[in-house]
Amino acid sequence: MFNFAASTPILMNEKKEHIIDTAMELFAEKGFEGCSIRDLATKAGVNLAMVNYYFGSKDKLFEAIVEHKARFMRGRLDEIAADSKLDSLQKMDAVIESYVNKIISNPSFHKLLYQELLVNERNDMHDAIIKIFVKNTQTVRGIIEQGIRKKQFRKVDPQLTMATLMGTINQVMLSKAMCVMLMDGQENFDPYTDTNFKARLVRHLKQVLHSLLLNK
Amino acid sequence: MFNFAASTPILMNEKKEHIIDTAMELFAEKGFEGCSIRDLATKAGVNLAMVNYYFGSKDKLFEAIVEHKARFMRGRLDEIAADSKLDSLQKMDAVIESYVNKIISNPSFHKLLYQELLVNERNDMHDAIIKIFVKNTQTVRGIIEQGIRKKQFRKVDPQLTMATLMGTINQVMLSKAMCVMLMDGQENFDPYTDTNFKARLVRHLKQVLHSLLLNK
DNA sequence: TTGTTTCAAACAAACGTTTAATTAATTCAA
DNA sequence: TTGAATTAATTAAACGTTTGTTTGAAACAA
Repeated sequence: MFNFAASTPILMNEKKEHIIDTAMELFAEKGFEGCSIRDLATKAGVNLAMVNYYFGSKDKLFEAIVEHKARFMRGRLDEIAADSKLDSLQKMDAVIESYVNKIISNPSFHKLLYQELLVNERNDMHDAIIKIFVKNTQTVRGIIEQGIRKKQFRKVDPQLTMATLMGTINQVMLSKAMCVMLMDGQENFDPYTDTNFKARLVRHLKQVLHSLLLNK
Repeated sequence: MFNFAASTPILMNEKKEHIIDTAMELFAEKGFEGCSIRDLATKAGVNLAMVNYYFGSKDKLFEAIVEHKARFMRGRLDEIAADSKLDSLQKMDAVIESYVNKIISNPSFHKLLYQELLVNERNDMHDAIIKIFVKNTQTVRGIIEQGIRKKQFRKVDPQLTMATLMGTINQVMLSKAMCVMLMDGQENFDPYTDTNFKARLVRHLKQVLHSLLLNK
């Protein structure tokens, strides 16, 4: 079982990274099984054999994507939880902004993770991804329980509160087409780049969590 | 483009239904592209050629699943919205219970819909599924806006409030393994049948939406 | 030289689908 | 009710593609 949370840095040439980036977007859009190595090679403008030459197999390419991209997404939540200058509510606000930023700036990677969570092939990968989510949930749970102990927060369900936070973001970010239709369906509206949308999402999440958490 | 919301009743023999049921569970677990017709035929105990004999193709089998299962999931939200005996908050509570029941009692079908939402092959199906979600969102949006007009509810973001409702449920229901780990990770805990878990989810959602919606 | 990268070609396996033959079920005049 | 005629259901085998992967030679770099 591999563990990309503790992976060591890997030197990666431009071509390898280009394949990883192209593969991530293609897998996110069409699904892992729905995209062939030939599709990928064509789209990336490299020879078919290069994928196996660099990564060994299609499965290992998937692992390489997650390993490579996950290193940009670590640590932030722990910093927030450990910051003694912030009270519990400020920490939760920071968590909200951190999450929204992370997901909005890496929509493809995020879709990829959720595809893997939804389907249950490749058990190692499935478990590894679950571990990330569980770890983040426990961090946020710690923040919420601290707030409850200090009587700043009401007694809520910490795990389901985290589910509400992540779930709300996912609901609008996992399908761009649905997001556009939900959000008044204006033409050429791109939720991933529209700054108004991002602000709207953060505002809503803060409203939800403030009203849920705060003692009147 | 097909439209299963207005489909006419179709007689279906036992064997056809058995294939549909088996396929739904297999597709939900392994993904549509991740499950071959041979896998399906073996699991369902029928000859390989029967799938194409009954449904024409693998794609049409997928459509048949959605057509067949969607007819059990219609109408309830509209009934709630139109019920003049309920005030806005009571309607929202009814929506919560209806949603939780629906998803908990059809987890495979629900996973299938979200897989299709996440990946973007088979455009007709993608659009058709989005239409279901959009329609439901508009119904709930109507309830929320009615509550706001009657000053029972605060001014909230109706679409994102719906995203919070659906997203929270999805977050715990889309991956059983993650749900188990989030929810204290007790052995042999099955979120789909555990009545305590269902009650816990409904309680949390009511707490979230009451505190968000109600004017102090 | 030596080792690395690139490529067209080929590989076997798996895929969705079709075929053609066989069996089961239904129809219907006698 | 019977029994031939017709339709429906079932099967093993094969079809042509596409799949992930490997090969071996060529091009490039050190």
